[in-house]
Amino acid sequence: MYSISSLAYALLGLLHQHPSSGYAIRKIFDTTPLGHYSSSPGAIYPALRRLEQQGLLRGIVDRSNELRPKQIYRLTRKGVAAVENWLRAPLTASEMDRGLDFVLLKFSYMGQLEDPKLALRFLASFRKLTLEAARRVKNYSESVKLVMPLHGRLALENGISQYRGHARWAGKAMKVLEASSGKRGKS
Amino acid sequence: MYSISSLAYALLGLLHQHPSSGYAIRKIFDTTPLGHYSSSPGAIYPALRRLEQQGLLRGIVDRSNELRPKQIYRLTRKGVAAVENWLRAPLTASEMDRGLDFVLLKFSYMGQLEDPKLALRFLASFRKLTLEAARRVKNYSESVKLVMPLHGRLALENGISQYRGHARWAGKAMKVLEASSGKRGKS
DNA sequence: CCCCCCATGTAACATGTTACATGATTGA
DNA sequence: TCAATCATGTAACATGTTACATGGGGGG
Repeated sequence: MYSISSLAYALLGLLHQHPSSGYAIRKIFDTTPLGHYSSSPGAIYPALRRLEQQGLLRGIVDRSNELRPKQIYRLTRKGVAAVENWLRAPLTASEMDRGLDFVLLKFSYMGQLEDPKLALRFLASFRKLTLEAARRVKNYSESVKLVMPLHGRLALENGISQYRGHARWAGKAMKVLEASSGKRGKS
Repeated sequence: MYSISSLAYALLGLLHQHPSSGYAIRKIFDTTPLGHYSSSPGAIYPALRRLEQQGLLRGIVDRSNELRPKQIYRLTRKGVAAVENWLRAPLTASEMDRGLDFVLLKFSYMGQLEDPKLALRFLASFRKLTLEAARRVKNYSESVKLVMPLHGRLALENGISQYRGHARWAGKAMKVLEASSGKRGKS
């Protein structure tokens, strides 16, 4: 079974915010840190049509500019459900394996669901999983300390400190979210 | 033009250390942090044969166990040159774009060349490039501060602190390498 | 005897890259 | 009028994933 690709999730999340044309999405990928994903037409347009075939979104032709029609893609009910299930599902180890970028993408989109608890739960898991990962790398590093060349050990150190940085960030982000939802809750 | 894939560089770097069979390489990918690269036979064996076709390595049949022959791959002169040119070439922005994992892979393999200056130059560039990247994200973040939702801003913060973490690591690693080459130089 | 490890492979498939193509519109 | 931008697409290609296949050897 082939699961939904990272690019597909990026597209679904954007369309969850608001319907857009393929071109508009390309611009976003071109001009923001999301640009990490390919903005090439050869990636975007086929991916959109695949998602349409899966029934997650539907393109309608916008003729407001009669002379320049464009496809505006919008999530179907099924698509909305898919995105929201994804965002609500607890963070898993296999999502971590897809790479931290993917996990942070999920976190970014999670703000679209007005549910502060959700993000806090996510961040708590994220913190736990990154600390575990740091520990695993550290254990590995110590187990091979004697045979591993210096450069390899330094690279492992890098990995450990990156994971710890993620964990620290999660802690801070939780505080920020608590403060902001506190404000929102009181108002 | 298609450039050499990350997996291919991972293979070349391993074979630069010492000749191995495809199976041995799979084991390494399976049991070390390099396992980030696919250890599936469907990835490894075709990649090795592609590199062989490009003349970067050559497989010879090892019959030391008559009943269990295996292909031992070894870099050709051309392959050694390719690896060493890669490792000696200054770190570029486009290598950074391939992802930090790739860059760290390069650093790890760089220890195979007995040239402490090389790694120091690499780390200096790496530090510079990561700090620049952090600054770019920060500038972007500030430029959109008013329109970007909270989660997006937090995700950007994560990116900034990750880049800074890389830069800090580079600084520390330079000191470690200076100390160790100092020791080695004196002895 | 059965299962796991050694060791290599292939086929179908999904995805993404590069490069090219089309045609209208807007602004200098 | 010329270039850039809007807007969408396709074709060839490279790479990787998943799953399956093959066979011998060693240990319980």
